[in-house]
Amino acid sequence: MDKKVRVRFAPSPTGPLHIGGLRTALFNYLFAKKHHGTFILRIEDTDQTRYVPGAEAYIINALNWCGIPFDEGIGKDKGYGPYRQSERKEIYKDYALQLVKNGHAYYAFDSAESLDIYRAKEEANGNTFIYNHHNRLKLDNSLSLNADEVSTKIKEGIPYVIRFKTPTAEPLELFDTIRGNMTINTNVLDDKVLFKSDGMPTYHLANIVDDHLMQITHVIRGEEWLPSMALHILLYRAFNWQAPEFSHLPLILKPVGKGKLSKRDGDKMGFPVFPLNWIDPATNELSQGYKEAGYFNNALINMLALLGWNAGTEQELFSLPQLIEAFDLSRVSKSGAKFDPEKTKWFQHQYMQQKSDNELADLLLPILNEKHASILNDNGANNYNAKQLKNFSDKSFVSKVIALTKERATFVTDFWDLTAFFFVAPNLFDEKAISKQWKESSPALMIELINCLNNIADFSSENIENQIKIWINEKELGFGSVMQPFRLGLVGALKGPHLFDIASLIGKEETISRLKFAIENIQK
RNA sequence: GGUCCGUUCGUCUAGGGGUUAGGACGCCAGGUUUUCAUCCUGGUAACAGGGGUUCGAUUCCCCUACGGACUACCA
Repeated sequence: MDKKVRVRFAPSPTGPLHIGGLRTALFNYLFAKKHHGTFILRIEDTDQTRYVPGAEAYIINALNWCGIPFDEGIGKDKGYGPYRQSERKEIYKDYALQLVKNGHAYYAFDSAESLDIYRAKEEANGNTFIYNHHNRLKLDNSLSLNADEVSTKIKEGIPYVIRFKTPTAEPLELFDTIRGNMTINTNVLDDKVLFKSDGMPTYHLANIVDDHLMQITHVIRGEEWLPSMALHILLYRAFNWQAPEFSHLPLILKPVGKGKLSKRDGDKMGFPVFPLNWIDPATNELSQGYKEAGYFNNALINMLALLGWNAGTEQELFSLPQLIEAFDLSRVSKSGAKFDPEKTKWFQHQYMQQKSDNELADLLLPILNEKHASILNDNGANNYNAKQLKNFSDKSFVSKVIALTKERATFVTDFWDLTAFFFVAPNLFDEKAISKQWKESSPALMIELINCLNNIADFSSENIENQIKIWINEKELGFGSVMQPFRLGLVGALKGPHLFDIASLIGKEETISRLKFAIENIQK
């Protein structure tokens, strides 16, 4: 690659960025970084009627949270700005007029209403209405009118658009990095509007002009743009500009059923489709984001990278630098991929395991604080004895708890259910567990256990285990008949990590106190 | 309807003229464990159909079916 790589992500600020758009941004980012190029964010806001306040800020925040910030764009002007098309409005008309002048475009005065009527008429006959070579001379434009009529109409202020004059009957060769060569006959293309009567360019014009002016070398975008590629190539040719290389990414589809992934699928199946929370300014409706649902940004990115791309190896876990290193557009798949929320959770679980106990403790401490406060405010209305709250803000204790339970957690918010008994003694005991494991003999056995525990000086997990086992062997007791009621007494249910680890961590005094409470309070 | 793109286990995918068609998620079973989970091991399961080309096709070509996108003075 001789030219310095410059790619752009060019969303329209019509709402929150969803994971399809995010993946397009990611692939642009990866490609840019791989080739030591520049990743540009350009906002395509030429349609004022669809502008949604907050959407632009959302897009920027989302890219930042994901760890794929743009190098150049709004607030990072590197000499190619402005980066909002609405602020580049003045640029486009000259280019449109240039095309009119050299015969590649023409003025059209047909009103939207009159075109609707033509369209309806043709469709009623089973035909498709196309504004192009076969009928453009019969319509109201500068090709069918003489020069005087045209200038009069313009002087009178009659609204007009500028349309592209598609070449007739030419087999056009198109090349896409992902799909290879395609041929299209220009006769099936229509004379697209390039410049709207409101003084704004359409996507097609603005996109080509800006990509050229911003010296974009590679266009990486969604497959929905594939049908427009012919027009775009034709436009580059009409301007006598060199076209960038095109790559059209496959779409992300619904997990079940047919069609493109939409916000509704997420609502229905209970998974986010947006990276961050979004509150619709019109309805005040909240859509949950991956961040707020508890996903780590690198888990989301890793999952997205492997949706439609793979390294050709069996590796599935990639850090961002590894993704950059391995990324290759030629390994992007051609077909759409159904989104799999379960696989996303699996990635999250993997990244949870990679986090250190200390990092996780920092994330868990605020949640523990909240739990602490809510238990205090809610005394008696829950399973916990508010008088026995311990270690809620002791980071080193919390880290140890996490070390024992991390492997079973997917989200940081899973930890409370997994670990509550480390911080507070059980007040109630699981009914099923009682009926199954709390035998007639259990209270007496637990009293003996307490005596045994009392004699253990070194309360390390290993030593407790050794001592208890010796005692059990001497007395010829069943291991389960001791351990199950023991667990029930400490945890309140038959769950949790290695029991001696729990006992050691909460300490001798607490362990014994919980057993005493269980003996007094468990009734069959 | 028209145009274009696509089609390997339920899902994401590897592979690519001769393979026991590989991996991952999910699911199922076994193992480990004092419990629940995790974990480990194993299992289930795919080349859309029909024609060619070829000694040989899942792989190349054509057709059909199915899926998708586009078909606005939206992007």
